[in-house]
Amino acid sequence: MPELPDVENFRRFFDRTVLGRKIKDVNVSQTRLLKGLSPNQLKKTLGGKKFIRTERIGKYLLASLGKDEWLAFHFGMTGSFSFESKVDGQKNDYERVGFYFQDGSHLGYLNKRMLGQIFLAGPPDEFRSKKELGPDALELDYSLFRELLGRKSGSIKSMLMDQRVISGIGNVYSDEILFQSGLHPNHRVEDLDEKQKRKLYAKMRSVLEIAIKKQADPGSLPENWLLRHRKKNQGCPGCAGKVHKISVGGRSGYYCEKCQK
DNA sequence: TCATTTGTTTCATG
DNA sequence: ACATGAAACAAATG
Repeated sequence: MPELPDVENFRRFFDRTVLGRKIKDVNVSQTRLLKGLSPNQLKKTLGGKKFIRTERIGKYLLASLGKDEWLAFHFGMTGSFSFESKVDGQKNDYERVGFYFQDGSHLGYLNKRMLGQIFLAGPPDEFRSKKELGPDALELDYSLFRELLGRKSGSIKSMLMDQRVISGIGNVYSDEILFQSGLHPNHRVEDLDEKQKRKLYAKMRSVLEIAIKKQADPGSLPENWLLRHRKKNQGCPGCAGKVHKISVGGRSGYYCEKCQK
């Protein structure tokens, strides 16, 4: 499920595969994913241009076409990219939008469940304010983090997942961050003391950074992470307790009743 | 058939 | 008015 670490890896993948290649054609097989413009408008806008550089804001990937034109990608829960240096044979069944380059290479935007979005956007700063996104989870420093927490109330898990407060964290990684911080998902933000806030911030950083390094591949993540045991009644990797499941903000959260208070 | 999965949006409640 | 919480929505799976 593409959260910050996944999207950061998509960004790096995009950088090393398609940057600088001239776009020849765009094939949209699922108009639904295109927001605010038609397939023809997209083709017209991109044709003959190149993606110059990328930026990531939270779970969004922005690719610059030069000037103030950017193409924005959101991956929903099943989105990803594929790339082939030359088009041969059949394409992936779940390719919803295909970008074809002059040199014969091809980038596929895949999305099994079609909950993603592709649309044109302005520069990153404008984009951020339009979408009302909070600072990226890896961009903010501790003093800002503390300030943001100070303005909030309610369950800590909901707050971590609120993209208007901090952008980039979703259901899975919020569980992991809370597990490593020893905090119960329903722990109230207003009840956190200074020490807990510091730990939470440190764990937020380290969990996301390590996950990025491991290509956000669950199988490559440390065995002692909750993520590897994120299932009801599994044994907790930190103690003899069991993993519990609860609903927080409409999402299924997993936690260890013993380790997390 | 329907509960479950996700992030985001929308509506209701406090 | 505001913020928090709950429900709805998209699509597909088992």
